[in-house]
Amino acid sequence: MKRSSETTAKATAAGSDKYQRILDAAIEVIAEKGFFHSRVSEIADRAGVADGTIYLYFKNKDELLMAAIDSAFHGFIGRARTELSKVADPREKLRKMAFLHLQALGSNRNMAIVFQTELRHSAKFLAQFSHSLLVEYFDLIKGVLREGQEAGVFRAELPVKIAVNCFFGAVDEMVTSWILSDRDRDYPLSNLADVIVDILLKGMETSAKHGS
Amino acid sequence: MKRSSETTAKATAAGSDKYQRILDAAIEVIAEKGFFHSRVSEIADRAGVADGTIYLYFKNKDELLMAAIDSAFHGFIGRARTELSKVADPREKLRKMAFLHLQALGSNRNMAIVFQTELRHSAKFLAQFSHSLLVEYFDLIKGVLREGQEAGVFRAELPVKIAVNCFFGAVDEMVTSWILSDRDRDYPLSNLADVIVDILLKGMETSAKHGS
Amino acid sequence: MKRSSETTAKATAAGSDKYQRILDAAIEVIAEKGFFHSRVSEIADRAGVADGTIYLYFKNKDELLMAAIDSAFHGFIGRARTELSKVADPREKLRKMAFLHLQALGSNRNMAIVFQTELRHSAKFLAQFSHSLLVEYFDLIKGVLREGQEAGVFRAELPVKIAVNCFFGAVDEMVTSWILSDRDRDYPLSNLADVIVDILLKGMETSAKHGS
Amino acid sequence: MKRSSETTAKATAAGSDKYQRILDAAIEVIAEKGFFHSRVSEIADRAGVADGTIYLYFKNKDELLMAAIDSAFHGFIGRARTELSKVADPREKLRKMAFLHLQALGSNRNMAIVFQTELRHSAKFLAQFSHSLLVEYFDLIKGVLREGQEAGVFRAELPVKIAVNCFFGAVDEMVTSWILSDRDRDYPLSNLADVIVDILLKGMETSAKHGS
DNA sequence: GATGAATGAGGCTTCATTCAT
DNA sequence: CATGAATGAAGCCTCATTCAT
Repeated sequence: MKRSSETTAKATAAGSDKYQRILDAAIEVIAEKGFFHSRVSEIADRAGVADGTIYLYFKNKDELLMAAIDSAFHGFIGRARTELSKVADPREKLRKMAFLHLQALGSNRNMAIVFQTELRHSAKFLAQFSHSLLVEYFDLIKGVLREGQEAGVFRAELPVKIAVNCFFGAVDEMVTSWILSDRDRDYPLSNLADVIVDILLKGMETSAKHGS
Repeated sequence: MKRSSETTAKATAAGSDKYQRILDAAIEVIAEKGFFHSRVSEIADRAGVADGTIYLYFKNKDELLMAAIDSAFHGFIGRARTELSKVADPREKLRKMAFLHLQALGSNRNMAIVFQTELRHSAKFLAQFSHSLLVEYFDLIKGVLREGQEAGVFRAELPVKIAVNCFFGAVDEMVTSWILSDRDRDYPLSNLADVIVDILLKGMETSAKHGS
Repeated sequence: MKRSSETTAKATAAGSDKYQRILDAAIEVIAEKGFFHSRVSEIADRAGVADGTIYLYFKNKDELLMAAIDSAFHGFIGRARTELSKVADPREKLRKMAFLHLQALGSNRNMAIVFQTELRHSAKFLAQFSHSLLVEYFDLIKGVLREGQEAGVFRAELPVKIAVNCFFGAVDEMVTSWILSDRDRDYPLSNLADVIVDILLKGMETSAKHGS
Repeated sequence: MKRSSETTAKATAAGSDKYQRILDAAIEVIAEKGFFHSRVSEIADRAGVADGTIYLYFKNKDELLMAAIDSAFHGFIGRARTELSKVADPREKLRKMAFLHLQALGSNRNMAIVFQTELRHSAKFLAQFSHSLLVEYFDLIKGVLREGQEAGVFRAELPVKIAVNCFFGAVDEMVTSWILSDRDRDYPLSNLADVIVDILLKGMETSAKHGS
């Protein structure tokens, strides 16, 4: 692994959990200080390794952040896919997805902070992430919406691409609101899933207005 | 905000629009490079002033960013309030707000980049902004929703706070998507206002499902 | 000069001799420690400026060394040209050149060390210097030799290019020997000029051997 | 020279020519990158051993360079002594020595680069080498010159020490010129031996000038 | 002997900020 | 008010060396 440029280092190698420890420490420090104010030396400290060791596993500070996010995100997408496949009704799938999203970040405040802030710290960075990972999320939802349209439970004229943005934006914004509230919320973030999905499914208008 | 006797008579005075020039230059550079990669010297260059001059108007780099965002945001909120007051129907107000939001950022890509990325730099920064400015936006929308509920056009059981987040999140996400698309979109971002608001008002489900 | 990449900074600018002070300090430190063991911070210390100031005048450590050598060498070549033009006899010109070369370095041990060691510290570096500066030296001598051949005082069949190398190599080696002798030589290095030139002019063989 | 088992009985022992392999790799890498830019890990790579193994054979990086140069130089001096003893005429001995010198380095560009550049890294390093090894070379030539004076073929008044420097300097400079020429010379470097020695023996002046 | 993952000291360089002019 | 040369703290990263296996 030495001098190798891969970031994909096998964490399972020779009794070493350093890779994962560094990743965790990175998330922790970045959540606390923000990426640019995070010091490599502090991440190393918390991971219990020497500064230089970081560079045996990651090319540089930037790649370390990317790796931390990638790792967390892939785990989430994988779990999401599995869970969604267990549900039949497209509406329930949306509900499930919102729940998983809120639960994933709601149960790990540090990770949530990183996702809601550092991930967007520069247009270039955001674009990079967006292209490589977020599309997976969006495609997943797009699939659900199309499925729902075919099943006749979602309006046929719904512009799928934009609807996906609404869904993601709404859920995402809840997370942002949540991390900004200093007091520990007394209710789990994931409880909001139903509320949000209800709004998105039924709309804000009174039913009376429909069919007009 | 310092020295802002804006609307000031002395704006015409002996060549001193430096404050605004610095603000504009800051937005420009920050949009291009990201806040942390922006150099005070470059902002000074583009504003056509000396490095040191910046510090006559702003306490430090951080406050410069804050001021730039504040200035732009206040302008927006002011215009929004005025425009909304001209509309009676709460639904039309939402439509208008979405339009103004999308138009404001859609017509100034640099500003959009700063809002979608730099604003969310770090949890601390975001919180600071959120408390001081974003609440004005949220309160505005909250007012519209309550008004709509009273008028009977919005569902009475709608949880206003969460609905506001959905609205903001959806619109916000459209802007993010837009700045991430490299190709210059051939349609104005603001055109999407109607589509988004329709989704939020009527929901994604087929009308048939309502009334159950 | 700020942020400019020129290394040719005008030393005479606004009451500042910093450029020259840095150059001198660089030669001093490099002579003592060798280029790679020289620390920018120590050069700054001795020049009486802040570390960062070095970078207002030089792009980086490498360019600082280059500039120091360039500066010293150009001074030498200029003086050499002037002096040589005052002498008519090509043989005396060679003698003069050897004298100037030995005197220049013999009177500045630090500079001598830099020229004999650091200048050659990597093939790439040496090549760079060789192409841009040493050719001036070589061309000067070549001119003298050709002049001497035309005047009939140097052998016509003498391969000029190689002879120039012999001349330079011989003088150069004397300097190297000199800096390697720890004890301060009790005679000036420049005294050797005559001896070296005599050997090169008359050869090592006994005269009797000539004409064979 | 690689894998030369000469004089070592234990070279045949269980696959352990590592010492020489490391030495060869060191010369190779140092010639390419220069000593300070050479990485111990790269030398280990090319030698096909682990980084740590280097330290079983050499105390540190510096000693590795020293050993590499020593090894090569001793081989050269040994061969030179043998060859010179086969020649009777002191003039022919000089010619032979120049030839051997030029041939040794001319046939191994990497070695030449190391000798012409890295050897002169720092005054301290050069002095160290000079004292321990170069004196052997110089003494060899000194012997030849004295022999020639006794035989009456070299001028009796020739200052031997300085003449030796001229000889070495001239030959040495030819090598330097050669490694700096990027184009592969179309003639062997060793061909120049005669030319150089002719200049040193007969001098640059026209014969007519002698005997005056 | 051999390995190579881990170490951690320390250098070069950047750049926000100051202050004498 | 304005300047911009100078400052100097501080971080990322490299890489020679060690040592447990």
